[in-house]
This record gives sequence, C-alpha cells and structure tokens, in this order.
Amino acid sequence: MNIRHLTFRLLQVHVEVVRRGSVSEAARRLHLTQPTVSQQLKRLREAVGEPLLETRQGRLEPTEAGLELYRASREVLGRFDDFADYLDALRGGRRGHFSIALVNTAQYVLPRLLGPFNRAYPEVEVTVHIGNRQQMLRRFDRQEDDLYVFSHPPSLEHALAGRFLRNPLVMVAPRDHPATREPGWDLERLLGERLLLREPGSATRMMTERWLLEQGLATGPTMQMASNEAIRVGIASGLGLAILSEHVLPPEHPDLVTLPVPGLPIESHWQFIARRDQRLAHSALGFLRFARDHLEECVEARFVCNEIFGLLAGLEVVEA
Amino acid sequence: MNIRHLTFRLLQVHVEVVRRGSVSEAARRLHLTQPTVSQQLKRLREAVGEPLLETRQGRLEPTEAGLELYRASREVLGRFDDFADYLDALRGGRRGHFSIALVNTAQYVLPRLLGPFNRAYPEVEVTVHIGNRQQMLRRFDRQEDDLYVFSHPPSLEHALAGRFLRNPLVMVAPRDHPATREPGWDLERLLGERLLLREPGSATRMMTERWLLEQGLATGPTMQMASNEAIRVGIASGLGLAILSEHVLPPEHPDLVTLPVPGLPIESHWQFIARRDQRLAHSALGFLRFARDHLEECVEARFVCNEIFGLLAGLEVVEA
DNA sequence: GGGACCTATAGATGTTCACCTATGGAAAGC
DNA sequence: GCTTTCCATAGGTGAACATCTATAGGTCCC
Repeated sequence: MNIRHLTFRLLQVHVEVVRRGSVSEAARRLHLTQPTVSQQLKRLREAVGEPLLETRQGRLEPTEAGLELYRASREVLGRFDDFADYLDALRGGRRGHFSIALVNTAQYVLPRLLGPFNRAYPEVEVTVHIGNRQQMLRRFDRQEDDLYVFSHPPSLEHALAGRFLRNPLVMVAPRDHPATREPGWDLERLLGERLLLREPGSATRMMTERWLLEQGLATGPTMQMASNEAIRVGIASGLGLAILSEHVLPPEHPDLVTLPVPGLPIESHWQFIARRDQRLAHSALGFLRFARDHLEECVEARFVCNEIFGLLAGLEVVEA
Repeated sequence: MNIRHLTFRLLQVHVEVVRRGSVSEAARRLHLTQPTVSQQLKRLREAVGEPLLETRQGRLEPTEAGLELYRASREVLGRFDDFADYLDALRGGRRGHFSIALVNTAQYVLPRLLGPFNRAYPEVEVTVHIGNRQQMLRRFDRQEDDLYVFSHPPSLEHALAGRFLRNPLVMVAPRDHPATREPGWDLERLLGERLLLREPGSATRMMTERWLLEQGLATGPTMQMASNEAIRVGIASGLGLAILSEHVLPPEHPDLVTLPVPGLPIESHWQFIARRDQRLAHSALGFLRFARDHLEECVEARFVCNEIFGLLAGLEVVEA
C-alpha cells in the first residue's frame, strides 16, 4: 500500500460510503455524482490493494480491510478536525504562547494587566522577560520576543509602538528630609545630596541624565544601584535621594516622600512595541486587544494613556 | 484550513523538515531537490493558512501551529503505518476472520484441524456453522461463508472442491446384536430390523437411501432422528440399527459394533468447497494451506485423503 | 568581502486528481 | 415481468500536484 496515492478526500468518501452502506446515498450526501464516488472507491481499492467493500444482503458492507481502513480514516480525519479547532483557537488568540519583554520598572504595573488577561484566556501562556533597557533592546534586536515594553521605542523603522501608560519620574526622598519642611531647597541644593542612580543601560537613568542635561545641571555625589528596590530601600535608610518612577513606590510608603521639584515629574510613557518584520502571535494580538479594552479597569486612572488602538490599527494593516 | 488541499506527502515533508530543522537536509533525506521541498512547504502553509516554520538562531523551528501540525502528522502517518501492518497480516493470513460451514457429521473431525490451526494463528478468528446438508447448501447459495465442507460439492460450476478426508458409512448395531454371533444375517434380514435414519436433508440419509436404491433394496421399518448423537444412543439402547459415518463413533464404544455387511462401507469423502465467484479471505486460504500441510498430524492415517493442493491450485489461479 | 552555505521564487512539464456526462448491466420492488 | 434503483465503466476536462532546473537573495565564517 503506497500512502502517496491516498488522499484525505478518498478517505472522506470511503467513510461516507461505509457509513451509508450505499454509493449513491454517499454521493448525494457529498454532493457528488454516483460515478465519481464509484471511481474514487476504485482508486482507493487500487491504492490499498485489497477489496474494501462487498455486497451483502443488498447493502454494501466493508470487508475486514475496509473496516480497518474506515477506523483509520475516522481517526485521521478526527485528528485533523482537532487540528482545525486548535488553529481556530490559535487564531482567535484563545490559545497559544507569547513572550513579552519588560524594562525593569514596568514590572510593577504589567502584572495588573496580565492577571485579568490570564483569567480571561487561561489557555494562553505568557512568558515575561525582565531586564534593563539595554538588555531588552538586545532581545529586541535578536527578535526574541513578541512584545516589548519600552519608554522609547528602539527605531520606529523596525517597530510599531502604542503608548498605554504614563510613567512619571519624581524626586523621592526620605519622609523626614528637611526639604519637606524648609523652603528654599532648589534643585541645585538637592543635587548636593547623594543621588542614587540605576546602572548604565537603565531607562530611568538615561532619562534622568538627559533631563539633568537639559536643565544644565551636573550631578553631585552619586551611588549606583542596579535595582529600583535597592534604591527605594536606600532612600528610606537615608542613603540619599533619587529620581524614580512613581510606579516603583508602593501604595503605602510611610518612609518616603516625593519632593515637588520644578520641572519634575519627568513625563514619560510606556509603550507596547511590536516588530514590524515579524508576524505577531495571535495570542499576543489578543493580549493587546485585551489591554486596549480593559486597561482602565486594571490601573489607576491617573496613569492611563490608552493609545493601544493605534498600534493595533498598524498591526492589522501588516496582517492584511 | 481546507483538508482537501492536504496530502499525506505534504505531511511527510513537513515532518521531515521539522525533524531536521533544515529544508536542504530534509530534501536530501527525501531524495528531493531543495526547491521542491520549499515549494511543498509553501503549499502546506497556504493550505493551513498559518506560518508553520520560522528561523531561530540559524535553525528552522516550527511555530506553534507548525508544532501542532507536526504532532498531528506524526499521529496520522503512524496510524497508516499501523494500517499497512494490519494489511500485511491480513494478506499473510495471520489475522482476520473467516467462516466455515460444516455438515453435521463433519463436526466430529474438523475441530482436530481447527485446534492446531488456532494455536498456529491465534489472531485468526473462525466461525463455524453446523447443520445438515440442506441447510449448508442454503448458506452456500447465499454466499454466507468462506469455506464449506460437503461430501458432494453443490455444483462445480460455482464451486472449487478438494477432498481431504474419507468418510466411510458403516452399519452400526448394538454390541450384543445376534448378527455378531450367528451367520446368515444378510442385508435384507438386517433391514427387517428398525433402521434409524437422519432427517431428510441430511447427507448421511441421502447417501444411505441412494445406496439402498442401488442395491435394489427397500427399507423396512424406520425411525427418524435429527441427530447423529441421538441415533448413536438409540442404537445402544436397542432401538434399531443405522448406517452412520465412522467418525460419529467415539474412539471407545463398548455398546456398539459395526457389522461387516457386503457392499459397506459406503465410501464417501469430505471436501473443502470454496465459491468460484467470491474472493476467498486470506485467512481462509491460510487455513487451507495449513490443512494441506498438517492434515496428517491431525487425523488418523486411515481417514486421510489429502487432495487440498488441487483446490489451492485452483484458487491461486482465481487469485491471479 | 568573497565563499560556502542556506532558503525562496520563477518557470516548465508530465502525471494524477476530482470531477463531470453517458451508458449498460445487475438487483430489488411491486 | 416490468420498472426503478443501484453500481460500474468509459471517456473527457480543467485544475492541482510533484517534481525538476536555473537563479537570486540571504547568513555566516574566515
């Protein structure tokens, strides 16, 4: 038996004929003419090399080989029905896997979206990669993920971007810092304190440095710590001040205050980024749609900046 | 996804490519050129409507849809490998089912062949139908069985026959019948006793009556019993005499004797009969071969009359 | 930056497929 | 016994398949 001569169509026909016990009836059901069905059966018989049907008391019954072929065909056709269902779920974004790469700071917010999303689409698996901007840029260059979250998109030539969340950077100080009571603490004086900075490669650091440059100011003493958490705890312990994303502060933060410095907060926005040259996984698309529709329910209103529809519009053009 | 555009060939190619992670390598293994494989993949992708492969770190990796298709393909191709094995077993007569119809009297012998056959071919299922000649003839006319065992084939126009066993019909009397001691009991005198006869439609009865006719004798008193067993017990109980197949007598039969009547035994032979117009099941063919080769080991030498090879020769002509 | 790989596309060809209509013979139904 | 129903075969057709060669555009490696 040469499998190359078998086609799914032949199997479908065989199944229908066995089921109906009649060539003509099967032909009607399949919207074919009777000779067509007869001929398919003939080809199938020749491909298998065994008689597959025999007439018994006026009904076409499968031979032993025919019965086994019927079983095999049903399994096989059923398997491909399942596959079609799988594809449907994949296309509908109800199933599948995507990965998303976050800059460190965004890890304080994104779970608020991912949690409800996972409840709505329990069969979608998400992998989250976290690192600083530089690390995430490398992932972007290597096309390692489906979605990225940056403050500033890498190059818009290769990427589509859509802002979704405000990310204000504020000056954070210990609760008992004198500037909270005494007036006259201008920025220059504050910078006389030790400034806690993230490592180079961090987006927060990059924005901080650019802002200082724009203000025409140089930093005084600094200390570098490779994590927002460490910096937060450092501030509370009187190690110094820092310019941090508001999202980094816990809802209750009795040890910390934000200082109202002119020119601050530095206004930045996180954006969802997708590569232009890579077809986005259906499930990632589903996630973006979910974010577009449910962002307001997931994060505080003052941070919301829902421009995801623009990104989706861009993506749907790519799709088509 | 339209299943009609899928072919087993495409699935084979996809499987090979996924397995090798390379189009060129798959092409070499499949003895195809690389462009051919590329093109098949393209068709497959179009049939499925989803990308199936993507390049990751220099290797072709399946996408989610591609991986699921790979799984489905392997299952499906495996299922048809199994089917091919099944066909092989069927063709080799190692598996399958056939039915054989016996005239009553043959039921005393056939199990001796069927037992060893079943041990040698445990996966072949045999159905045995038993009845008198007339009933078996009806089964033959309706083509209900693969093989038949008769003394005389129905019509050789529709049947192929091969003798395999002597079936001598002898006069059976109770152990203490006077004819065993006194001389002078000729046939006519014996027929004065009650003759126990099988029902009309029985082959034994038919042969008995024909033989009596040839001898120019009429029966005296008779009694009709529709089973060899009943007749045997009847004789032992002094109900009368009978002409019975030797096979009906148990190996030890202290209550019965066979009387040496001139002209007896009636020589008849059982034959395996197959229909000319019906392809014989491979397993039935296997049984006939088995019988041809092992008959001598299964029944007493004095009954053997192995002409099955002739029948098989006839069948193999029909095959070809 | 040139070779040595790879993969994709274009274009060609003989074969097979999946249908059809027309028709004849066999079986079943009244 | 006649009609209907059924199946098989013959013959035809356009589409698709499976395969090739030739070629061009990418990576990766030295």
